[in-house]
Amino acid sequence: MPKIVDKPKRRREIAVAAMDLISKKGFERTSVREIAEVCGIAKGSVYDYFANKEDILIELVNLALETWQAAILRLKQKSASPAILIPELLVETIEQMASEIGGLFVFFGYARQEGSYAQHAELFSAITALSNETSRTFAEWLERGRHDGIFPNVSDPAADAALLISAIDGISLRHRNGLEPRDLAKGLRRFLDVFLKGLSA
Amino acid sequence: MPKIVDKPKRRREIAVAAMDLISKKGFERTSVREIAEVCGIAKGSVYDYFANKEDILIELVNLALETWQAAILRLKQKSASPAILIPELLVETIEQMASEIGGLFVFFGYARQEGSYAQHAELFSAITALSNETSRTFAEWLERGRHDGIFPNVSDPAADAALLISAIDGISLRHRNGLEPRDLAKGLRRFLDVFLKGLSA
Amino acid sequence: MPKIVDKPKRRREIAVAAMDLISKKGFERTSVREIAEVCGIAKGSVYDYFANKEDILIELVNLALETWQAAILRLKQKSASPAILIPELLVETIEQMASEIGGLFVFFGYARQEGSYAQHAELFSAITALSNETSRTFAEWLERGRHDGIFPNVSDPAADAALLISAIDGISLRHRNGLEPRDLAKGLRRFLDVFLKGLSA
Amino acid sequence: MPKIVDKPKRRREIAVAAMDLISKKGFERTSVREIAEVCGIAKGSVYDYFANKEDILIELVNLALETWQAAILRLKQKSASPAILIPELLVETIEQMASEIGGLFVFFGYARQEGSYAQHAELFSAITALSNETSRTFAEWLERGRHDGIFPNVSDPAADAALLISAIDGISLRHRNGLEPRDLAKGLRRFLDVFLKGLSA
DNA sequence: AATGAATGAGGCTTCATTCAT
DNA sequence: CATGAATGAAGCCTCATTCAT
Repeated sequence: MPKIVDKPKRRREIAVAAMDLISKKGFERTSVREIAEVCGIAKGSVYDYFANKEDILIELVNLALETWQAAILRLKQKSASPAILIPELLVETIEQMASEIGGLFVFFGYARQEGSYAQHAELFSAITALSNETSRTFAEWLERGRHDGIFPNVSDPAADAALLISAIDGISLRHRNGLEPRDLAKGLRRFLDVFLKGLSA
Repeated sequence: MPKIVDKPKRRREIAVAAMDLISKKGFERTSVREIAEVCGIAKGSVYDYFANKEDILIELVNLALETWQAAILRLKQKSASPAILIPELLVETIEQMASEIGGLFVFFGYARQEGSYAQHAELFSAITALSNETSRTFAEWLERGRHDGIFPNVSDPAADAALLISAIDGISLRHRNGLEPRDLAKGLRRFLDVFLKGLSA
Repeated sequence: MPKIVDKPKRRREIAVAAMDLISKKGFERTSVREIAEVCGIAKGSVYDYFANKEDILIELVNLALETWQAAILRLKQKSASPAILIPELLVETIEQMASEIGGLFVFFGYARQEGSYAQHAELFSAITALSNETSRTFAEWLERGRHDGIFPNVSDPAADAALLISAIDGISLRHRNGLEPRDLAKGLRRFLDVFLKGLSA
Repeated sequence: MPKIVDKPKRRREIAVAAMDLISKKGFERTSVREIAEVCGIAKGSVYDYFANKEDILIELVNLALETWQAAILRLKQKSASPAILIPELLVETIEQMASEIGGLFVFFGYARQEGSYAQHAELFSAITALSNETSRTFAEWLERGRHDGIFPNVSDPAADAALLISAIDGISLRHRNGLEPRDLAKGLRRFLDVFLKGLSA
């Protein structure tokens, strides 16, 4: 009997090892040879776990998708006030994700580039669906906050939710790129604090 | 008599034509042939204006740099109150830039990737310098606003400025990617409104 | 202006150069590097003329197709008696083809292998169509010969035509493989002589 | 107690199982994995019976060689008149072989391709020897037929024998390729009928 | 003996870059 | 100056073969 290998586990290991390279250098600039090298395996062995190079990216997007999906679910189940929910839980979630799956937004960003995932319509819609789900969740929180009198200034919950997400995206991305904020959790907490209360009040 | 060609001008024209492709498909996925094609010139002619493919990217970063530098300068010269300055002028500036140079942040993003610009330390520092200059400008405005009693909630002007920039980045990027906000100016204005006043007040 | 090259001509030149290798060693055993080598060009240059390796084979099949089509046409236009027509013209035609396009049957043979031309249904049907056309032409001659009392022994013209073609195929193939008959024309003539005499007695 | 395996027998079983794939798809297009699959064994186990992939081909050529050798021997022992011998016995023999060892001529064909059997000179000569033996046998029959006054039209027995073999080859090959004749025995019988009548008249 | 994970040579293909015209 | 044919390095991928289990 040959060496016993947990294929799905190994697959994920390779993907995670590739994640670092890809999020640092970009997908195209990262060669399969390099990925194999950091994994300590032979070039050809990568193809025992992935049909092709792009398949590695798919795995990463799926990983990001799952993680984020789980996070959203967890957040939705909490029944706390949005004023608490958003800063406390959200920050924690995002911070954890940042360390876990690294370039989440990098990989999602790929999905939006022309020529990517030509044959992965279902993945593309999965990303879009989750993106929408996220927006909707945020919008609900804002809506609830307005109803409870906590966020009287909310005008269009959906639009404000989109802005909130975009801003968080931008802050996380910049953090990932080695710029400020150095401490992501602190930065996000401060940002949400301001966004919810305002600089002027 | 040879046709007289304004080298720097033509150089810029090619770069601008390439910008759209690159910001949509990514640098690696865009071939020199394609760039030449949209410019209506021959593949080989690109090399009359650029030493190599990466040089096109350099030109684009420089263009972004210049444009942004000019915008910052223009904004700094205004002596209006930050409460006005930030929303009014900033939004206008960003919107104009978005239409002019498209993927500004995309190109800056490249500069941060490992393996890029190995030989372009000076460009890298230019970007860093401008980034810092931008942060400082924003920080000054926030500082001034705090001093004037307009932004009493500002605690660490530099940190808050970084958050502001990152958020604007994220919103612009998402707009560029075809997601919300559909109307960038409106979105930015609303965002700044909230950021400065808060959702709760 | 760059070197002026007659693309279609060069394409055919490469294909013809490849023909020799392919008919001797087989398609798979012949590498693009080798083909380029015998053409005295760089490996990559092959792809200026062919979309991919299989495309070379397509060109060869097309060449064979055209040559054979023209030959059939030429033969059909003659109104001589089949007893003359078949040996005289056919032998001449086949011999000429053998020297011109070498491994005609080798390439047609490929078309019948599973996994070949997956995306070339139209080529496959072209070959089938021409094959049928050839059979029909032979059958007509045999039919006419029977009607004229020259070939009284013909029973099923279509079936006999198929046998005739298959036999010629086999003789040509064997000649091409360096076995007997050494002199193809002489061999074919002798074969037809015997076969037709059998049909006439 | 280890499972006792009849190595030579198993070897042949694998080769026979591979034969179908190889004669349909070609040797190069058939992977060792596929061969193992149709045999219901593991890829690595193939190498317990064959030194390498080409060795499988060798086995098949040997099998074809043996079968044909035996057939020739059997035919030679019959003392019937060639006019009977050739159609009756030959057809039966060939038909049986066609069902037994499938692509006989395909495998012999490989042996003639450059680059094959570089290290198998003895195999090559075995094929050549058998080929010659076959020709000689046919030639003898024709010769005897001429001597007996049955085939007065035979001029050069060796040459005519070569044509006969080539033609049979072509007809069998075409049948194997799924083209006419659908009924090989019937086709061959008809062919020989015509060809011999031509030789006799 | 049997297995299938691992290896790596080698094939096909792309494309940035050069250069003869 | 402009062109595009030609080049060749380098990338992705396949698959015959090996070998630890």
